[in-house]
Amino acid sequence: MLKEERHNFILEELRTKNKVLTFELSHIFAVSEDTIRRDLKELADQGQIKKVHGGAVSHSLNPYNYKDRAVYAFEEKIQIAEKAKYLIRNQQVVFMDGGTTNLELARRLPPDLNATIITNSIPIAALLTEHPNIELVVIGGKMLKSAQVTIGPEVIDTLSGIRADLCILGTRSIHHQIGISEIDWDETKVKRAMLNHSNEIICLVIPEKFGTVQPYIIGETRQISTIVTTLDKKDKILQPFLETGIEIL
Amino acid sequence: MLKEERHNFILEELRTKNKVLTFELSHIFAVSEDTIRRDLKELADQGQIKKVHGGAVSHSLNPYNYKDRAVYAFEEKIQIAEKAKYLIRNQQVVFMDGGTTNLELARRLPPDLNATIITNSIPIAALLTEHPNIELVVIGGKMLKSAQVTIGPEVIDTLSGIRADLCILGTRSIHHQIGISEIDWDETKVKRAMLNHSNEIICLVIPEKFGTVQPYIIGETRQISTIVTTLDKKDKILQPFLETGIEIL
DNA sequence: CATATATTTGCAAAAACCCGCACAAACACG
DNA sequence: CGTGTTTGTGCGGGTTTTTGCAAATATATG
Repeated sequence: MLKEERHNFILEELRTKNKVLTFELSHIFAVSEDTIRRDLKELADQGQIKKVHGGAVSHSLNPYNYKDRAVYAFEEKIQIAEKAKYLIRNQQVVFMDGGTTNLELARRLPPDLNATIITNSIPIAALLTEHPNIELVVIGGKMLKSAQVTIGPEVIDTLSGIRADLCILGTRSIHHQIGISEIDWDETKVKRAMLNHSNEIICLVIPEKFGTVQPYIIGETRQISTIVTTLDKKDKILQPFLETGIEIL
Repeated sequence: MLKEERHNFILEELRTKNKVLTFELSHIFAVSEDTIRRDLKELADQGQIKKVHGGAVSHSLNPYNYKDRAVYAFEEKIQIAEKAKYLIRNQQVVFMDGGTTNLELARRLPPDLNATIITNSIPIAALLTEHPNIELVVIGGKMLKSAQVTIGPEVIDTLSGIRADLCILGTRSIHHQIGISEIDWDETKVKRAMLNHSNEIICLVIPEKFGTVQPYIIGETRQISTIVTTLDKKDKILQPFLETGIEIL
């Protein structure tokens, strides 16, 4: 019995039944409960499942997500969000821009997290009104309806008056020499402002975004503190970033 | 039976029914009431529910169910919104504050309407991103999560730099001598600012709000241009307003 | 204010968990 | 092929979590 087989079975079981029990699985596979626990731990570390006392549950059982829209690379974005959610600490002030990855992150922020989130994304703002402890600040301005974020000089102005601890960027394109880039000029200016008024930059990046470039540059690679992705840390795509001193998660 | 399952079930139950009983839950899950109490305590400590003697209720301050909550006096609000939607003309700049009546109005704005809507309500902003022709401006600031609107000095500041043609107020209380009043101090200040930077004031009022008063005064009756309600124009409640020269719709 | 009903608290037992270790199979490489 | 390394697994023992019970306390309600 390969570990991989068990993992697949567990994931399949969770998709259909929404929960698995450690002792049940150990019986099914005829292995010790410790082995199952290690399986569950591994899957949980990858953000694929949620490990609980006695077994594991699927994330979709989580009451937070009702309507899972068809989102491009949805599974990967969930995994990234699951990893990234532990990067925010209590009392921190955090910029979050728009994008579906950031939306997933917002959906998954631990209920006991006591931070201030500053965002120009309307969907994120709407979602976080349901969070019990987050202090929420919306940055006003003209709406870019296609992206559901506010843009324009007022946004830049507002941002320039704030110094945040973290900036979490849903990253459209990243290239280790050229940096982070964007396709919309107004959004670029906003993201630049966020980046420049924040102590740490965290980029959430799905694998296919690495090495791609868009017309407008938001910032250089060396400004980034952490990249969260689904790739293995040893993947050669990531080596240039590691060499620059960026933490990969 | 995983603890997690119980928690999720409880949250789900609260979302739909708004209350749960300790005794009932212990019976459903076949565990002791103590266990249920510990579950409720845990969820309450996370701020997800409100624990009360005998069970728990959904946290009214943190409405998980704002979206799918049965809206109070829904039918009347729809009627009012239907009437009000013709009051906005092309090229006008319009303030809209929060509230379910205004949300219904936003939902019903004619697709060919070419106006600028300025709002501090996140649900309204989210809804109007779907509108093909509306220019949308969101007023940023700290979120009042219970009402899903932004509040605070930044909002007032921003408003003071704008002169709108219309201001559409979802009105909580109106009294022909005392004026329009509100229950939340921060919201009051925002609504005052909207009112004072607008040429025309339109109040959307469901019948039971007439003659009621809240602690904080937003503005005087004579500032109002138009009241939209479901009452007949000849209703004697409306006479004092008609005499002040207010148009009733 | 009395009584039934809930709740809190401390406790103990069972279940689940974590950690380190040992061992075997698979693998890498000279 | 031999040998050192990695990986997966099970086991023992100490720790933590969960749960039910009982006694003491608190709360609702007529």
